[in-house]
Amino acid sequence: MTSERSVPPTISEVAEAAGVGRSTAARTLGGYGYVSPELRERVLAAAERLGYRANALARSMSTGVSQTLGVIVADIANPFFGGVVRGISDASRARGFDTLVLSTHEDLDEEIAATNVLIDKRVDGIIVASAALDVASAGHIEQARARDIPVVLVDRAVPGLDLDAVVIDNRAAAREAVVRLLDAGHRRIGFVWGPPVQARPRRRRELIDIASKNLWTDGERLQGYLDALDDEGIVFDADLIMVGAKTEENAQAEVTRMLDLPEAPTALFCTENDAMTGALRALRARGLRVGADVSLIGFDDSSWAAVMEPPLTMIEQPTLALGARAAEVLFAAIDGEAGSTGLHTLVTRFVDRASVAPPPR
Amino acid sequence: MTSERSVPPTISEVAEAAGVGRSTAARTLGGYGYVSPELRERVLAAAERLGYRANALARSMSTGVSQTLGVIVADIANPFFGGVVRGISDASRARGFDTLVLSTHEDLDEEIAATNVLIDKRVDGIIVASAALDVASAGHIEQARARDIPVVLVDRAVPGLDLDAVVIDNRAAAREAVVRLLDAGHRRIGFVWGPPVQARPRRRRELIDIASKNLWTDGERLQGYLDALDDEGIVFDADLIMVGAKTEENAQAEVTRMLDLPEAPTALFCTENDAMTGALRALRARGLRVGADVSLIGFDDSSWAAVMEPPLTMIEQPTLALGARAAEVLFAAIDGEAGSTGLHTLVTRFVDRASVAPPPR
DNA sequence: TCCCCACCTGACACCGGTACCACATCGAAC
DNA sequence: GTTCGATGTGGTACCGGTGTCAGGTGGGGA
Repeated sequence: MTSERSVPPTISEVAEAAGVGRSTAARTLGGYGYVSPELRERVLAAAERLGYRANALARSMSTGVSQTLGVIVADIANPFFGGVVRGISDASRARGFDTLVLSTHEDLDEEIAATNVLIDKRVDGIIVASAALDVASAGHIEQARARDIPVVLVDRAVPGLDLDAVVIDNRAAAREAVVRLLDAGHRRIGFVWGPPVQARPRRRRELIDIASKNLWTDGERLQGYLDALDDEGIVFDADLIMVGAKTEENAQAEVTRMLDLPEAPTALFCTENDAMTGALRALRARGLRVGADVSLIGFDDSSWAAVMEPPLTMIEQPTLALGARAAEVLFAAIDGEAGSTGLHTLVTRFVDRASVAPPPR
Repeated sequence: MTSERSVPPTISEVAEAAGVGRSTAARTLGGYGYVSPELRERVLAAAERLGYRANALARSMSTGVSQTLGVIVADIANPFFGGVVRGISDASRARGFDTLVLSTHEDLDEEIAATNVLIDKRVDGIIVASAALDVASAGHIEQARARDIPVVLVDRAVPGLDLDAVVIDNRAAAREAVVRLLDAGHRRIGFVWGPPVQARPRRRRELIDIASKNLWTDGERLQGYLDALDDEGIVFDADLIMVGAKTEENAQAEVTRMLDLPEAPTALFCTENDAMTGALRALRARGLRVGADVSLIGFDDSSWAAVMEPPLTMIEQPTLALGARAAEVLFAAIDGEAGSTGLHTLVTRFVDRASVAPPPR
């Protein structure tokens, strides 16, 4: 039986209804301190009758702890981040924590604003997939640290920032994918999706420089691509690197451009889902068959990839685990377990399907 | 220049640093009441120097307003809900509100717990895609209402609950899809995904009864399927309705079962993405060609559907708009604009691609 | 010259919890 | 019979804001 009043009852009202002191009611309802069974019973009954629920805001005010984690991602509608957020959310729920999720559209200013919101709401810790490319642009993160709010990075590390980061080994995963293509006999492999630069980098140093100055995951994947090429002593060809906006449309345009090259690529490595679908559109438009004419490997497995014709060979990221692990690391920090900060690397799974074949002769 | 202290400065400290009274500092920083330009300047400077940021918790305590919206969805990792949440989140950010997102795994008990969390955190409003099937199981929602917290439903209405609900017209969309299949000449159309019952309903009444007692969207889509059949005077065949768990595996199993029927379906209507991928797996295993041998229409368009071979004909749901609209309706309620509650129906888009063809003769 | 009022400023109560501590009660021990 | 300690209860300060209101100050009008 609960009250129908619209303004929720407070501890004082419960105490009065039970005929005990405010502290006694507080101890009973708050589950701390001692209360005799008899009074406890009375308080509980009164609370039940009034429909009492503790005001979490007031509790946070006085304890200085909000039992809330803040999460900042680029785009919550992106299934990758959806999985990460779910992993975080499930793990923190298990600890009695809630999550405040903010989506920044991959915009640094929005990320800074989001960080301030989380600081203002006094979250106990922050998990962020940051759009910051280097320490210089990560001032907001250090701001949070300066206020003693533990922060862990997820998906993307920020070079130079001494923080825990839960990531996958993008470089190794990319390298493995490209090695598979090389092993199948491919020598002209396109890299689809990458640093959004307009000018095509002609020299290798230039490219590596760009990679290191861009979004961590993109840079690492490009590095992995170069690593694999190096293994085979293949010289990188700037024409096989996608440039420009990271959109499905541009991926299609860039792949089309590559296919029209005198020496067109016989395989494509797509570093994101939209890159893959863009590439597939380009292939279809040119009447090329996946696998037979052009081999494909992509990042971020999905159930769709398995039902394509042919099924696509993909690198699967452990999105849920990424989030869960980030939460664990954050909780360790919140608990004051001062482990050494650094990279926590989770393994990816190479899902071998049927979109890789030897190049057509 | 900001302070490096770990415990954030309070208004009192700013006031002291500026050599003014607490109230004066509060008025300046809180942006209310009058302060002379001179003192305002001093306060602002002191705040800047100390790195002052208002404690949103304390503010909420005293104003009774948290500037936070609560959102409850079944699974934040599901791209559909990801889109909805993003729509909500963007719309509320524009109003200066933050969103507390809770994911319930489609479990009513978790949903009740989530509602309590939101009540405890004193959110100003709640948007929920409820797993509740009827008013009887929506006690937690009425609980929130009793506490004067506005609630709006999204994606799923709850029959009998007098609340604003922002939805699409599932019944009409499903009907349109099935009509398209009928128009193409199909007479045996499978319904993939639906009420998770074990016993196959033999009689029409029985089926409708089940539909009305199940998840709103599922029931409506089934109704739309029956509507279309009725139009053509086709009698429903229980064998063409999927039963059992709503998983990709079961969808595959059920479609396989249908394909093995003496009179196998020549078309399938899939009401969710996993239903579609399950169906595609079944078709592939039987060596049947999409479009040519079996026509397909699915719910929830994605970029993958467009690059399948052949491209899949799909019903696109306006996920972002669904969320944005839900937020708008909620804000209207928060602002006290007592419009009449009811259904807010958004239009779906029928994306005609190439997975529908006349049945093989 | 005096008074009144408009204009500013700061004291303080309040939001609803937590937690420290004083105090009352009662039985046991010396 | 007094003292001591254990036990149980309630008073109260505090968290960091908001907002009301009393009171001080200075200028203008009578």
